[in-house]
Amino acid sequence: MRARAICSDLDEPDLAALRRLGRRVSLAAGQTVMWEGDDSTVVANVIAGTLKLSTSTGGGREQIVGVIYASDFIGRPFGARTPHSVTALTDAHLCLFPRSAFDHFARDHGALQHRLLRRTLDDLDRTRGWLLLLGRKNAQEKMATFLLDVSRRLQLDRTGRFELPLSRQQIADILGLTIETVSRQMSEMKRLALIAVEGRRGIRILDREKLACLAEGH
Amino acid sequence: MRARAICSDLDEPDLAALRRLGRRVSLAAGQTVMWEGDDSTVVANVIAGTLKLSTSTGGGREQIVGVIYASDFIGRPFGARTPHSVTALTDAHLCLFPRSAFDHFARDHGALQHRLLRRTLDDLDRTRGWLLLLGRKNAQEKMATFLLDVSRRLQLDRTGRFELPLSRQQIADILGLTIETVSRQMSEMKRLALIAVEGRRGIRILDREKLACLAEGH
DNA sequence: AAGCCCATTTGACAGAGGTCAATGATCGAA
DNA sequence: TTCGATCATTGACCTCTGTCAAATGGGCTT
Repeated sequence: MRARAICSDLDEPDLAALRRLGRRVSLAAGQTVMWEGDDSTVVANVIAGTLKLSTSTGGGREQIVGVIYASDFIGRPFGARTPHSVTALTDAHLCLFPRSAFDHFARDHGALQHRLLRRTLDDLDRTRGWLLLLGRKNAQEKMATFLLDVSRRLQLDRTGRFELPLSRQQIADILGLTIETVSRQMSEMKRLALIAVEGRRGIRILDREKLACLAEGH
Repeated sequence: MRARAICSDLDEPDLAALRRLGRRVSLAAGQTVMWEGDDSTVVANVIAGTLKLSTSTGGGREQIVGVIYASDFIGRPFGARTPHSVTALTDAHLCLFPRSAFDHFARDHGALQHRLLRRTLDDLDRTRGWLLLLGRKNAQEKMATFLLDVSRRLQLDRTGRFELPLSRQQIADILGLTIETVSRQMSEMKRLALIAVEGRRGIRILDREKLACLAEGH
């Protein structure tokens, strides 16, 4: 699991030094760690749990701009402001670093900085892919894309079922839709036997092929 | 102008070494430098001109995922695939590097890598901000946000006028709208005396205050 | 097992923005 | 200067998704 983390290339002494900078923090689902616009004072590694990154318009409309899984990195190194809020979707554990200490450490450790760069480049690619979804896909395409994306990121249990880490409203906030539209799309896909819905959060993908077609708009 | 470029922190010998890796390339408006999905074989610094980054759905709908100005960086270092197409919007000059040579150079030069990291973090923040625009803003808010954004990025002439580097269709492809909606929104803003439109590309912002209000949805 | 709360689903309707088509402006080439 | 081609604007209409309201049901407490 540490293999994905940014500290995975550090040797043992450096790793120990980094650990001394950080402290473990537990979060309950719903707790917000950082607020959009605040000073950027801390960064963190996610040990366990799922979190969301979000921004809002003046009028209170929210858009989720990223979903963070275990071994991901959060916060804004080398910057004065936190560009978006970070909120736990499930209970979570973080390894929290003061930003300035982390920044210094990173400057002195090329391997860490390199990891961070690669991760940031990947995030940027993924986020730009999301622009296509928000700007040019319709509700059905969005929903299909989302379900495939989540099923790829989460480990399924042996029966192919997985738990959405998000409520319908949060899915809507990711896809730029309303909760009603999300619900209608899920019902429609259930009706078409593309997915099975088990309880509020359980999903089983029945026809990955067709779902992928819908995601591309065919 | 070099102050914004990623090589701005290199000392003279390193800079000379980097320059030896690259070659100058001229582009005509409309030329595409890299295609979405292709192998990532080159990266480049933009010396002059404006370019777009874009992706498309299977069905041919296009979304512009970034606009690149002079002194920006293009291409995908440390990655096998080009995640989006890069096309010149105006005539442009690049300093083109083979990706593998650039990657090696960057690994050996912490200062360059640091610059690249900072730039990528900024890009990521900007792109995530754009998600809010695409997911949660209406056509009027999108258009107002866009005009303010461009006027901030481009130097205005003494009369406060600036040239859009983009056609109406391209603006639509940035904002996730159709060309007709973009046109209607511009006409409406002209009617409200928020902007003056001079020729196809000329814009003068008459009431920045109110435009900023519209951008926020008030 | 019953009951409650709240997330979710479903329905009816409205409006923003897309689509299609026609008209009008701008710019480069002849 | 004129022409033609392309880009942009405008209008009419329609569809998708948002809005508002009501019904349903999952999952928790008692």
